[in-house]
Amino acid sequence: MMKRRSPTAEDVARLAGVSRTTVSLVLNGVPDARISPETRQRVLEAAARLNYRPHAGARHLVRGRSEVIAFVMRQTPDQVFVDAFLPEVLRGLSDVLREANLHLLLFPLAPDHAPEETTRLLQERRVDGMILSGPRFEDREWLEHWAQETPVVLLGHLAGSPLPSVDVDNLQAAAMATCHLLRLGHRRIGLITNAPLSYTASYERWLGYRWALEEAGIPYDETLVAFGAFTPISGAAAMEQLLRLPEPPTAVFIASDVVAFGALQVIRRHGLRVPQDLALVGFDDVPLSAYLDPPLTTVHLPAEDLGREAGRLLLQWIQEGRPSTATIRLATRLIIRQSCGAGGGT
Amino acid sequence: MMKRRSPTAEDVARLAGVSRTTVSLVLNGVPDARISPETRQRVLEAAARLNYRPHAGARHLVRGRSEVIAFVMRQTPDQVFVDAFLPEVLRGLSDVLREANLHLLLFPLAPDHAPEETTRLLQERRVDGMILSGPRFEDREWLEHWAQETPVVLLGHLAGSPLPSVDVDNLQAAAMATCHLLRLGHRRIGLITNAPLSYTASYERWLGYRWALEEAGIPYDETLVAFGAFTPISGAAAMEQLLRLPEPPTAVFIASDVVAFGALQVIRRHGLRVPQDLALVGFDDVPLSAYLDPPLTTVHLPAEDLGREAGRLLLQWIQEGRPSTATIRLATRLIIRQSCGAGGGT
DNA sequence: ATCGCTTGCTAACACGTGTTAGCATCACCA
DNA sequence: TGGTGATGCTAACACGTGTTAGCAAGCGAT
Repeated sequence: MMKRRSPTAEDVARLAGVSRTTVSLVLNGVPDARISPETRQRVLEAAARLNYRPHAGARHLVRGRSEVIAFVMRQTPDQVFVDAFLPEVLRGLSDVLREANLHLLLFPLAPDHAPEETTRLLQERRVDGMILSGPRFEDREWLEHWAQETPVVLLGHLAGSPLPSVDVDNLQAAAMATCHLLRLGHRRIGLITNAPLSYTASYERWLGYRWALEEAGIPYDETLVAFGAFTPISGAAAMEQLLRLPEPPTAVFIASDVVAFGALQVIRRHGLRVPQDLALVGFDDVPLSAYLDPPLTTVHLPAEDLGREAGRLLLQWIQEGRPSTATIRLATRLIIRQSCGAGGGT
Repeated sequence: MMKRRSPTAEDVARLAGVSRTTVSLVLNGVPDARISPETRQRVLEAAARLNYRPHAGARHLVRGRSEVIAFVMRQTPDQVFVDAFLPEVLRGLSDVLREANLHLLLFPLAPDHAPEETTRLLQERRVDGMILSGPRFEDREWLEHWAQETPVVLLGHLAGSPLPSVDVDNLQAAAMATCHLLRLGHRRIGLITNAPLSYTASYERWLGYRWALEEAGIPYDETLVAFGAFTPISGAAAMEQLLRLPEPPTAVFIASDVVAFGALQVIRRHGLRVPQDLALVGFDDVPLSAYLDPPLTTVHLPAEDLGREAGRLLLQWIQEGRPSTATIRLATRLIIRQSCGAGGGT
């Protein structure tokens, strides 16, 4: 099994009886190159016969483009949640990249923050751009610094950052969910957050909840708000807290499906029925929440679209220059199932 | 905002007052290079001051290694299932790669098979190796061809392929699950497959089920076997079929949690209780199956380990040459919750 | 003083490609 | 015949790095 090296443009040139320059001109389809039809044909045939492909490294070196972009993921405490959407986001993103002939480098950040690790990608010019998923406040500094040399798009929200970003319209979504419960006649509606309010998404959903209540003329009651933190266990604790109230809510908006799973267990343990005794609306539309008992009414998070839009934004920056601070807020849909009492069954 | 080019080794050399060769020798720590301590120090300082990193493309070109490996995913009909484990697999894999200073290129194959797309990665020498997840029979040809020039590791099983591969020991796992139900006193145990038997994993789990029954001296009853196909809906249909039997099973081993979700819905609709009326054991330990009602007893699929082992195998091939047909079969654990009747509650 | 050996460094080549400047050849027109 | 332009192709440089061969200086031994 001889270890033969792969064919180069030189080999193609030799086989076609022309110079390497001609090969390059033909294969790259240089517009104002004067090549006779016969020569062009000979080159194409030779290239096809040898199964020639230009060496990615050489191309990268001379063109200054690696044709690769990075998807950088912050590891959040909230791994289960992030995980549920990663595949969808990646699917949307890679669809866009495929069309542009770009490749996708996946770069999970170590939990112990290491900004240096990320900047290495950029300094080595290994990627032409990057999407940062789940940016943190402490990222702002180096992010701004590098964005002057390399395209960066944020997936998620970073307060006050001029970088282009894609995120869900959390406020609108939370308001929509709460309104749905109001419309069903509930007046005493609880909230279980998906995370501490220091997380932007959590804060915005809280705001949406408040806004909807206010709009309906219902005073904000602090005791009806319990704080979840990513996990089902936290949801269980939060729900316990709400059920212990002298006058418990008749409906709860839980700003995360995963947190809702824990809450649902507690509700069952208390012998309560959903939605008859307690109506629920979740958030995220995690792939399996349709198969809970009862199927969970929830806000669908358009993960695939998030990936796609982030890709589009990055592509635009790479190809046409930095866009003037584009911020895309994707709308959500309310998926009505049976946990809210408006659905088809029981 | 001047677009200044990033510093090169030449710049470092100039600043340190040495030749570019010396810079290279120092920074790469060439073992038998004779460099005086003072010079070494000057070079290191200059490099640090300029924040110098070697250009990935240039390195790739001259060294013949891109320091990137590809994770190629076949898009299966079974997307929900695959998605549930992708993040874990990637986490295990990238942990291994990080230690070896390799990067991860994610390459989802378009559903309409395009072997050419994959080989392009290799022909362009864009990656030093590749992990193919979910290999199909039709991949055998080009796979064997390319494996002579580039390291390839399979994640999943490909009948009769000499390539190193990592997979779960499905037979042992299914036997373990079935044995558990036998030990609980069940004699009439049904099976709902995760896919048609033409899928290796499905076939092996079926074999494990049969083996356990045989070992217990229970004749194989064809009518107790129903075929699921990836989705909850298929699980619902399969369960309907079993419940319509004149003498339905008292326990069912469902070879996929996701399929089990649908089955569980049907069981509820029939007014049956789990595990009292019907005991269940699932397969995969999908992240959220602990939060079903009742929590699902299931076989834990060590996704993170799968990724890690595949990475190790690939690394070994890249660094020490092709291993002599290593096939790693990872063991599984039975996670006993409450759907089988052996758990703590009810 | 000359040889040989070690130490510390550098010149020069190779990697495979994209691209610019320029060289022949030929046709056409004056 | 000599000039002008287009046509078809190629030589040569650049990209930034790793690496081999080799050069100069110093030093001890013969």
